[in-house]
Amino acid sequence: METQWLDPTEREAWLRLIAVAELLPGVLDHQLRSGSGLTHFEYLVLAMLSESRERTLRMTGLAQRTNATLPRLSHVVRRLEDRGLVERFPCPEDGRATNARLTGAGWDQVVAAAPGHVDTVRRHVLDPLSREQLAQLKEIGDALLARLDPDGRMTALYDPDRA
Amino acid sequence: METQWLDPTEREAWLRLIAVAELLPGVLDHQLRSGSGLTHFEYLVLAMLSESRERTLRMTGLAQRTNATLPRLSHVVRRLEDRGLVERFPCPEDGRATNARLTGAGWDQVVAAAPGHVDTVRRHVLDPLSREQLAQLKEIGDALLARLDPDGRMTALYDPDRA
DNA sequence: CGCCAAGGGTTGTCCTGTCAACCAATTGGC
DNA sequence: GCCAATTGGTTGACAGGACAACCCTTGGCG
Repeated sequence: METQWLDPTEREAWLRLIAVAELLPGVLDHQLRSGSGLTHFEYLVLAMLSESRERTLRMTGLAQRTNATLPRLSHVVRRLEDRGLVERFPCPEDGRATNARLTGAGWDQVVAAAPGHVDTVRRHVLDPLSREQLAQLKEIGDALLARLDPDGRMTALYDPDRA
Repeated sequence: METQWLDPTEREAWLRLIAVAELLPGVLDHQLRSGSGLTHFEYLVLAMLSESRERTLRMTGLAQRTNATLPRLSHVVRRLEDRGLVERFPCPEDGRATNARLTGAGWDQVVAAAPGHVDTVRRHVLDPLSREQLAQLKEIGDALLARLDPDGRMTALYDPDRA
């Protein structure tokens, strides 16, 4: 099969997307680390817990929402537990499962970190876009996620209503 | 200053963007690693060299194009050099600087890896979007990059004409 | 019952990235 | 000319993520 190379329009869109994907995590990470001593990933974990009922989630569910492998999540949660931001306890309904729950200190940490984080998001992502572009970005995101996440593992993150 | 929280439109756009930024690198990395034994970052490095004249670039320039810190690039180039894909030699015009040049084997490797990579990009990113959305994505990317990369360090990657 | 396959997590090892310290060459002021 | 400050790059120690191996529970099914 002959490879179908990229035409100019495709190339322009594509290269910008990689550049954004390459730069964005670094920007978020830096702000959160210097502002709150949290990784962007750690913040995601805490934020997902904070929005769940009982502030509790099974490890597996948490891993899906944050696009983490189970080993990765296990390590991160252990560190968060050492810092007193999260606690783990066996799931009553299923002896195999482990639940992670946000502690009071964890909640406080999220609340403290949120304003600075939102502010960064505004300045770097939301402000430069028009309302129309925001809507376009949503549509584009949905189209891409249908391919990047065919099983809808991260649906709970970006489209809670559908989850 | 009161924090300005996100309205629904902003939130929808934002959450999809993080989800994409979180998923995309993994997808690209997997395909390249299994298909060619290269990291996405390593591929970027080789690709940038392959498009430069003499297939040569100063370490600093290469670091900018790939959004890498100098230490990171230095480590990666050393490994690529060990594998015979790249060679380093002191820059004649500036005794401080080091040039990295793609070897014949490195070129072959890029050529061999490209079709599979392009194919992945098509399937996961380009195909699901309409021509109109590709154009919108370009505009959105430009707006974001103006903030994420104010100094235009990565311009050479996503907009070679302007560099 | 008794097994065995599948599901849910944790642990350990290796590899890669970051940060700080360091060295070498260049530039600029005086 | 010479010394300080800057630029360009490398190295080493440490932290975080991927992968594979492992353990324990649950749920079918004979």
